[in-house]
Amino acid sequence: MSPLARFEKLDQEKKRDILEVAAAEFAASGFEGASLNQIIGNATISKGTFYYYFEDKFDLFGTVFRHYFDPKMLLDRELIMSAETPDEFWERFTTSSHQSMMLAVKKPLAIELGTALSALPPELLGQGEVGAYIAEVTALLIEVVEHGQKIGAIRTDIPLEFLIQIWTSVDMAFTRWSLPRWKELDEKEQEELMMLGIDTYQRIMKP
Amino acid sequence: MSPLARFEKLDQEKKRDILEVAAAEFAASGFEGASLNQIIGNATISKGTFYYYFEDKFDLFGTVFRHYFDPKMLLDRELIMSAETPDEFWERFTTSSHQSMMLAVKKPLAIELGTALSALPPELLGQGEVGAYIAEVTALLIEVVEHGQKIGAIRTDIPLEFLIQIWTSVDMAFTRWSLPRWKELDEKEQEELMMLGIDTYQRIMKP
DNA sequence: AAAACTTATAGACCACCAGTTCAAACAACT
DNA sequence: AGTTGTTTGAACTGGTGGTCTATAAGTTTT
Repeated sequence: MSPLARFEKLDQEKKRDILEVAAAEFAASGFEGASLNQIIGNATISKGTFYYYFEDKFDLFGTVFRHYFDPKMLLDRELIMSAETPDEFWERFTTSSHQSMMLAVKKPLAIELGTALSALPPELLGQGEVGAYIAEVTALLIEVVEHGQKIGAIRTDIPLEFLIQIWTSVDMAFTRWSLPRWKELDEKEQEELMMLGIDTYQRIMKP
Repeated sequence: MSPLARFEKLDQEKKRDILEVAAAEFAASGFEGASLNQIIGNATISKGTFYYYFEDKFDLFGTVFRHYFDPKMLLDRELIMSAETPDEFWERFTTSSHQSMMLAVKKPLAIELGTALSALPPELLGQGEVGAYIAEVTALLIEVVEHGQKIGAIRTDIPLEFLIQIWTSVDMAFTRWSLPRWKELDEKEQEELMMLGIDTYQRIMKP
């Protein structure tokens, strides 16, 4: 039986415990910086047990990531793809951004995990679940941006991948700025901050 | 005599050798990931010799960074501060960006070192030469942006530090995109790409 | 010229920590 | 009693950054 299958049918509680501990460690120290010994120590399982349930450290990272990171934290594909005019596009983009922020506020660890992901050593980037996830998200972003271009909501005078790179880096900057402050803000201020973010995206991406 | 002083009066050639090897290693693997053993191996000096010339690994990083990274790769302070109208501001900003790109093309390692710097463990961020450098650059950016705001070249409806964070992340995205492609482009294409970058900065920062 | 002292270099060694393997023990169920 | 699934922790391999002692080379003092 594969480690993964074994892990799946483990006690709900123990599973959650391991995932939480590992997520915290990866979020705090990144993939390479995270200490396996620390993780199994905090989760109170032994070395042997760990390797009974996971292939290796990277496998654990993949499992944790998949568990915590919902692609909806980036974009609501269905919603945006249904837009047919630029106004619709940006209106739905706004709604999607709101959703994303709500999810991010609920799972702040996920953002840190995303940062850990983007700092992964290049030789691992294509491998395992993580590699599949990256491919999936890249395809998603390209699809959405291309659709935006087709209906005239997004500029076409700039290479697609370049635009996506700028956007993701701004997205990350925005999220990392907003998240720690979010709870301190009242609803009106939250709305203003959100609109500031959306406005920035539009400034960058509109034709 | 301090390690630094000793290093200063070492053979020009040996000095350059050590700095080059160390820069390559830090650029490739970041500060934590870089292996001191690898560095002294490639520079063909012994452990003892290394610790005769440097306090520790972080000291080496600081020395390398200072040697490779010119703040002018970010901005030409004097030039931009002399602007008195928005048009002047953005015209000089454009000139400054050109300069930066020329420097970056000449010293591609410096960009990677910048990335290594921004991934430094937080407890080191304030220390040593590196800490001083970060403080210096932060002050520089604030000064320039505030000046831009005063003369109406830069928007004021968004928190200063937030704006700077967005800008630096876009700057990094732009540089990382352009640098590998730069040499393949003819002069006209280079100019176009450059203007694309400037345009993006303006979209984000203009009122 | 010899002795004393300084500067520079080498590399063995240290304590520590990493991720991983494995044989043995334990628990549950047939 | 035997079989299967689960857990343990010691041991292993291979690194890390950093210390320390011995020695070689160079310089100054006697």
